[in-house]
Amino acid sequence: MRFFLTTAIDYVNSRPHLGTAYEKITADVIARYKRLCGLETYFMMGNDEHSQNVYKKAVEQGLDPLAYCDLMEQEFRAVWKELDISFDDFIRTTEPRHRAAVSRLAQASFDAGDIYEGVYEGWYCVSCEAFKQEKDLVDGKCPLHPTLTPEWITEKNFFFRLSRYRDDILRHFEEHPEFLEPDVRRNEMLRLLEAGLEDISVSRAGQLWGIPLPFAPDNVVYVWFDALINYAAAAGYATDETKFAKWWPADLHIVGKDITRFHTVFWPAMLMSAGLPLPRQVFGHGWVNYGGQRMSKSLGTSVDPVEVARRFGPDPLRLYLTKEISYGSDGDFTWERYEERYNVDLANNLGNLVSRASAMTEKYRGSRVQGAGSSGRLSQVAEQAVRQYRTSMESYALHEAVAAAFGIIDAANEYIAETAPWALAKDPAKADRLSGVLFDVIEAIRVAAVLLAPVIPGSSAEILKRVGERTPVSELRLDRDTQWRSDGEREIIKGAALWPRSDDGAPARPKSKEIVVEEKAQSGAAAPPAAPAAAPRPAPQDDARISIDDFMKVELRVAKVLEAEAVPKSKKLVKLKVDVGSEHRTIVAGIAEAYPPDQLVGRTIVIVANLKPAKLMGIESNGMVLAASPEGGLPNLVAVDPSLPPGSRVR
RNA sequence: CGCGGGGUGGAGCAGUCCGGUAGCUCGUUGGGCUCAUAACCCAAAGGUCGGGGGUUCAAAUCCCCCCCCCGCAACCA
Repeated sequence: MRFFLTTAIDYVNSRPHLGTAYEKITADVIARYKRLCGLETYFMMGNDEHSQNVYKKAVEQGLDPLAYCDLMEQEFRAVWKELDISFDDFIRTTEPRHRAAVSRLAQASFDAGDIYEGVYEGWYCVSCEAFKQEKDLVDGKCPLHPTLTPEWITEKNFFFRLSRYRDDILRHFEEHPEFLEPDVRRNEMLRLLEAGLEDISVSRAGQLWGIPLPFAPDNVVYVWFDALINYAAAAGYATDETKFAKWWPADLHIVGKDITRFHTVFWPAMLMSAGLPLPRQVFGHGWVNYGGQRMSKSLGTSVDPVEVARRFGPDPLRLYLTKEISYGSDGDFTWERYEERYNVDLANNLGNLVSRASAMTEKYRGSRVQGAGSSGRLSQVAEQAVRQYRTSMESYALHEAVAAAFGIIDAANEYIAETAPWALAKDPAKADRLSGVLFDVIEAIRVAAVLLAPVIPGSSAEILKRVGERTPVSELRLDRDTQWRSDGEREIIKGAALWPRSDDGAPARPKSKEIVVEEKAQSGAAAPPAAPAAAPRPAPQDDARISIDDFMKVELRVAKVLEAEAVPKSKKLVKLKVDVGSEHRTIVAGIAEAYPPDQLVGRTIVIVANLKPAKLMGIESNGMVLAASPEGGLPNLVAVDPSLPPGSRVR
């Protein structure tokens, strides 16, 4: 029996964050579980390198793209190592085996008549060297280059006949309800499929960074088409037919919920076109938020997994992510909660249980304990937990599986209180009973550690060593080693606390990462200076102060609203035509919820006049309207005396 | 009617597909124990499962309507 599972390959634009790590960790838990079940397991991941962004990033840093990718590979591998990810293979899309596979699959699809030459028509901005969507144009001009007139050009381009596979894919979903998990994802995709599919472009002309189409080498395979093929490439497609025959199709693709459509619609269509079997299952996991907010570098809500792993080691993080988040749904990470779970699950429960069990065995039995032949209720608890663990794991309810394992730990703690070994130790007549109790507790720990091995591999190994289990973790087998044992002798090793409690005063968590989400400085802070005679306000914090020169860079001016109209399909935006004295200009402002357009006309407002233009909902905005925005409230326009002539400088 | 997710004791969540005593963790209160990492164990208080209607012997769970939050989508420049 074999099991082939993959994670998504990662863009190498930036280092992995906690969300990326989440995917790898949960996939690793599954991979280790499958190995524990005795399956020959092939767990692969990798990097996605043929993206224009990667190319740009490399050029920015003055690096050859490939050299840049080499560096990123080292970065990624270092992170995965730190998190104890046990991948068997790591593929890069620039590798020959991947290029060969892409070439082969593209050719096969072409031969099947599924890739055809079409024309891609659109407005082309020469300066941007890119097509612009109609909706992105401002008055028919490229917003970035308003002086140039975009050209309507038609470029030859290759398309994949995705539309042709809609019915087949729909049928596949129906015949294989397990194809996409969890159900929410499945329903979403079904709706998408019902809406119909359009052919999609799979090539880019005139680019160098990518894999040439075998039948039209001037074109490069578009990244998403390129990237998906990595799974087949790693399995040996086009380079190692024996390997491919053994491992394809993949048993499980683990991907983020945002890219399920690529994996359950596009990818199957590509495989069908090339005459290859489809992966058996795709699991679309959720996001890990940080303090309830989407992780984002710019918002300062990004978390470095290595930083987290270094706090208590990789295992507590692995446990947190699998136990505290129901697999498939979104979850949340905060340092507070992380620390709490560490203390409760690991320090107080599991760790402390190991300590008390080994301490008692040492004290009362010289660290050696004999099985008494029969078992108390713990054996039933364990047996039940193992069953639950299995079914949960098989359906990838990782959180449930881990909870089942912890059920044994709880029961063992209860059992100790119930049987009070310290009392038994005082009565020589109860020596056998004491041995039995100790042996059972140790056995409970052993079984729990086996179940937890996929989640906290390093810690499980240590625990097993302490309770006298000789089998190395890599050779453990779920069916054999979770059987309750009631006989034999066990030698216990007493060691230091596995997870010392982290008390409030203890090692501070990394400082820069408070959840504060740096109070949105820009808009609000700019408002106060509007009142000319206002007394200078004391700056609250030294480090936030700017010089007068800095402030003078901001050109605030009085403007009069000439026209105002709601931006279609927009909740918050209004398009304003304002008079700034020297000229009339268009500004888009996010104040529609507070001010209906007709109430804006004629108002005298204050704007930032020297802001770089930006495009919002396809409209170019040349400036920013000042408004005070209370936390969670509607914006309130900064007002000046209406008699002031438009264009007056505000300072 | 843009798409999607969510609303369950004070907090954070599971349970919803396959209706049947509402569960877990933290917190609170009281008690127990002393083997242990001031950890562990027991008990108690605390819930109209967002609201309304329907189906049913029975609804957190199935159906319909509504309200509120949060993502995403070209939306605070």
